[in-house]
Amino acid sequence: MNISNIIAGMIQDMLENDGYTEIQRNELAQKIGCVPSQINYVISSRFTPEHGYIVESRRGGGGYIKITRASYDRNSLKMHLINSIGQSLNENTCRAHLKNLYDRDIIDEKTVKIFLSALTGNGYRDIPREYGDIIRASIFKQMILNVM
Amino acid sequence: MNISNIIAGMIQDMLENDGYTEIQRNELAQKIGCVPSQINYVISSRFTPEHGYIVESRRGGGGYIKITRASYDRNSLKMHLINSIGQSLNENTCRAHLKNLYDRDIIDEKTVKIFLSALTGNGYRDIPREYGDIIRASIFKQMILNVM
DNA sequence: ATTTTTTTGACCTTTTTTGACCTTTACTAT
DNA sequence: ATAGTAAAGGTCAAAAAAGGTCAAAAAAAT
Repeated sequence: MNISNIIAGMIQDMLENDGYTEIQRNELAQKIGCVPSQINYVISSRFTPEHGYIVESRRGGGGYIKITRASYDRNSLKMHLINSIGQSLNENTCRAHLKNLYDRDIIDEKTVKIFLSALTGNGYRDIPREYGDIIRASIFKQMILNVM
Repeated sequence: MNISNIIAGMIQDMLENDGYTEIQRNELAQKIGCVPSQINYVISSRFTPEHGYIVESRRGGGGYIKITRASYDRNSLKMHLINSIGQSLNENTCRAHLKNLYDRDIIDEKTVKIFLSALTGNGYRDIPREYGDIIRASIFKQMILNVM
């Protein structure tokens, strides 16, 4: 088994959970014991758009390589998300959902802000928690359909 | 996560309320644990006019750095509207406000839809009216700032 | 034997971090 | 008023931290 395949396998594993992962090129290369540029080779030979992946990166301190399994139709994604939310949604879970959508480049920063405007904030603290969570779930689902 | 992003995040948070904030460079740097000039770096790489911000500063004792999210006169309009809304907002009044904004070409149809997603709907009927009205007022005000 | 794929390494570009030195403003003591 | 000092913030360039490119060498496949 060549090293490239092993690397590819590792990346696949990282993508397992939600089709998204962020790696540190040098760190990964070190862990595997290969030169950093081999990571690039693996990515450009096996994680191309033609293979169904989106890759973004940044240099400099705190740099990264982000790999996303291109999510096909937005619609099924929406439905999936809506179905995963019940009658009630607390603030943390809500934020986690948004972070995930943002990390996966499904929604942009401005949209996150719009969502947060409606789903968090002081108003929620002025009424009993359980009522806030019910409203939040309802609004979130509605907004996924109309805003996302 | 690199420090610059953390600093940028903190500044964003400070701008949250009314698109304006004043910071003490050295104090902030100290709190974060970075050299003061890194604050300048963050500002000049992420809070430029192109990004929609205005930055002013003053040296010497009692100096400061003032960051403002640029916005025209739309701003006073927003403030006016926000001030006209109290702690509680019922669905009809809310709809009236939106119709007004739409009629005056201040927001477009898509934006109305976004607002309505968050401000009306079944969720509100599942909890006591007065709580719903409190949440609605809070969300509406927040969204005027962030969405409109 | 040839062609394709993988491996390696030298060198490049971008972004962030740090620090030394500079300028402006306020305050204080003459 | 004036000079001196302390308190801010500003600049700029070097160093560090990532990731990118490209071509040569090696290995594998045909």
